[in-house]
Amino acid sequence: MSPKSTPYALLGLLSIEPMAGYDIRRELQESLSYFWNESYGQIYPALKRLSAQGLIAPVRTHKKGGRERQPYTITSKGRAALRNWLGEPPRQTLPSNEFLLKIFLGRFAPPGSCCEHIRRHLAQCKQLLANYENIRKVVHAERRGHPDLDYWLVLLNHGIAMRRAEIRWCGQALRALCAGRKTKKKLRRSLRYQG
Amino acid sequence: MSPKSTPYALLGLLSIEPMAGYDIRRELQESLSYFWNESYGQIYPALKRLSAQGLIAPVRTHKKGGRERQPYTITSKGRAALRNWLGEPPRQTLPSNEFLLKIFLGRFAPPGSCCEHIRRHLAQCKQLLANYENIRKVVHAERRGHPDLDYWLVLLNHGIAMRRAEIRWCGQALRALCAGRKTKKKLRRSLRYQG
DNA sequence: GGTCTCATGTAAATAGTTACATGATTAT
DNA sequence: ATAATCATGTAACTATTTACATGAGACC
Repeated sequence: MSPKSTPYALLGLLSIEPMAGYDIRRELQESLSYFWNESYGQIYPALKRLSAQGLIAPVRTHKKGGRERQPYTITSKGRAALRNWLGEPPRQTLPSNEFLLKIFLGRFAPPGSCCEHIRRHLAQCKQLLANYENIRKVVHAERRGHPDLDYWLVLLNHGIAMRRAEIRWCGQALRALCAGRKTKKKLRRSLRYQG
Repeated sequence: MSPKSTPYALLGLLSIEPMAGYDIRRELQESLSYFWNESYGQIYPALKRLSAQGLIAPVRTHKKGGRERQPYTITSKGRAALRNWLGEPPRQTLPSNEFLLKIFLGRFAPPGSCCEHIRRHLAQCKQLLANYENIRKVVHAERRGHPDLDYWLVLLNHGIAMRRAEIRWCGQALRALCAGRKTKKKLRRSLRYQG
């Protein structure tokens, strides 16, 4: 990721609503980690830099009871920069998928471990899928009329589609690589959650 | 990726067959980039380190006509280390997907650019899918009986399943976000005259 | 002879995580 | 009072890419 995208991700979040570094971290971890992540070590310095460049500005807070926190809001200069960046074709990420690497090298692994990895992966995918579907329900109900709603739903559908495809693939993979562990019937039963 | 996986990826490749750094790079770029990548800047130093640790060993080459290159082969110590690593549950990658980020922030983008991104993505996915299906055919034909064949096919199926799911999703996304497609199409057609 | 690609390698820059420091607020 | 969590921040480390250096064979 050479021309770095971290600052633009922050600009984007702040253009949805003013937030402090801590909020940004939480938002990323809890809601957006499907497609984006930043750690504190990147967020706080980036906020400082963006502020120095005039792309975001600290917001005066009037709360006295609450804990200290410094929310920032995007400036019009920041909006212009973000807009410009959003118009450029996204650079594609070169993946490093340790799970797939371990499948690829399955022949050299301890017997059975490859299958365990796939089963664990299947369980995780199911978990994620349930999660996404739940979020979609909530977003539909609570964010009705939000100007970003359509984009969010499209994104959720991406996650859902990917997880479903992966769940189906796990079934195939288990049948292809892990015969003898379970009968076909049992396997199908364990996969019934998602055809 | 804290407990780094680069050296294990190299051990894995070298356990399939002895290779030099240059070969590794090509192999990764041309065949394995779907799930793994390394640059020269990582490969060569890692080979040195692995060699110093006795996990791989340089291979004497008998060619005198060819260019210099230094292939390495995995040692039994290396095989043990690899095997051990393969048995551990893979750490999951936290993705940074610039494409999805730009969709997420679609509301703030210049009009139409979000749709362009999706269309470009769709084209790329189709291209990749065709690619994978072709490779699968070739592998089936030329690697019949190879001990790794089943693993490779399962992996190819993963790529194929993901690309298909994404292609379908692109269609949904275009319908949800990009009305007025015909105008764009006409526009493009009218632009074709110049090129 | 000149240029192109092969092949190894490294320095410098960039990205990103982890672990900790600090001090305040809240909860028990 | 003690512990837990909130919130900001940074130093040190790890990971990774980029761009270049080097020399050799191949190509014409």
